[in-house]
Amino acid sequence: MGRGKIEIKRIENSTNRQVTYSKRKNGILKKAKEITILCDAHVSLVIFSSTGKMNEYCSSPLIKQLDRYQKASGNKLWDAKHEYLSAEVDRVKKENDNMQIELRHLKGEDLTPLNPRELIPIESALDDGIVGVKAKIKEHYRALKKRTRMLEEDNKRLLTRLQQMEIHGRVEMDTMENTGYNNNDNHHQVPFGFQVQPMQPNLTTVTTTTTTTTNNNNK
Amino acid sequence: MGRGKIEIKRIENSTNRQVTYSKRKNGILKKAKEITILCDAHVSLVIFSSTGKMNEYCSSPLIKQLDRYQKASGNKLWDAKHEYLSAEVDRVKKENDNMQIELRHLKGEDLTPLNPRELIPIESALDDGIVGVKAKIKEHYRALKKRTRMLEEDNKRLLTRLQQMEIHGRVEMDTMENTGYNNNDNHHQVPFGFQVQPMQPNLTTVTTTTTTTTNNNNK
DNA sequence: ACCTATTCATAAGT
DNA sequence: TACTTATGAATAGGT
Repeated sequence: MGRGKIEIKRIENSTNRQVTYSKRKNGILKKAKEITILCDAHVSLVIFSSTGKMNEYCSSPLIKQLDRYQKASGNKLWDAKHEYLSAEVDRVKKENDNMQIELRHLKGEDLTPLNPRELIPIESALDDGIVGVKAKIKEHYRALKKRTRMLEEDNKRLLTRLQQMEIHGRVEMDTMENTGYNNNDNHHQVPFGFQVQPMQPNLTTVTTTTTTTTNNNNK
Repeated sequence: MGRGKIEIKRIENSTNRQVTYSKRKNGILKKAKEITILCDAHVSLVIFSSTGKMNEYCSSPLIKQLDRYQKASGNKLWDAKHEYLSAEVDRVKKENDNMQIELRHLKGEDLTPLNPRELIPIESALDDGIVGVKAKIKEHYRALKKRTRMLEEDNKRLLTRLQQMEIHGRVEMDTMENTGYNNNDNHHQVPFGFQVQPMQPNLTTVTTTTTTTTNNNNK
């Protein structure tokens, strides 16, 4: 129904799927409401979109309906729920344990029971890992270095401008009252001096990092 | 839709109501199935006729759906016992996720969002890990090498003893009937030859493994 | 159950 | 997202 027949299979276009979902969801909800009125049936309907958004229609409280469901179907939702959760806990815990072990191995712990056949893939994983991490660190370092260079140039430019301004300022100051700027060393008492200072700690940090990295590389 | 419009209100004629129920119920079930396929949604639908007959459609196990329902709606359908289990599942799943992330990082994946402050400890962990793993591999290698040396010496000793025995054997055989041993090359037709032979494949295996290890070491 | 006239839902386009 | 409309689907009422 619509400007053409569609095949009942997953709609690949995600926008389209979303629109269709919205329309059909409304359609179903409407029908559900209608049947409860027309035929005085009881309906409980819960729909989740693929994005996890929920819509529901319950002609009467859901728990009541589930109670009826249990009686009608013979399914014991209560126990089943319990079992499902227990199984879920076990499953996830087991996953947890496996990851725990893998993590330990990657960190060089608990290696004694492993034979060489098992150690090799761990070594490879570590090698890959360290390649990735070192590359990323270098990337960061280069970015910082570049930024530092740019800032240094900026600072140099600012300083020159300030010096020029100071010269003009002196000239003006000569005709004005003394404003407190009474020195010859114009480098260290520049108003914008704080723009130069903060770079130093950053630079030292970077240098330290680099040293560590290179040491490890040659290990 | 039909031979005339109907008002949405309870159908008084019971036969009619029954028929309409049956038709519309099928319609809704069909639509529910379609929307799950078309839009990959999740639907749970339970319908009771006025006579108490139940029909249901669940795109996935009802329990699972109800679980999602609870989380999405905030309604508490079950008692504390189950809440505890739910919490447990969530807790362990969260732990799982964290480990998953850590593992990925150690394997050099998903590093982009990390800043250097976060990368450094990962690098250290990897360095520690690789130290441990390489040490363990070397240990295995040394053990194997030692064992190989010992076996080689054993073999040498065995061979010498066998040669001596062959000489004695010849002497005895000279006085006996010909038993089929009629050659000069006493190395390759020794009765206990199988004790010497099996060592070869083991030794080659060892060598191969070792080569791989050393290659990795120098990466 | 089946058959249609009819209404309804909705796919595609705007 | 909402509106429009041509078209296919659902179904009311009859057999």
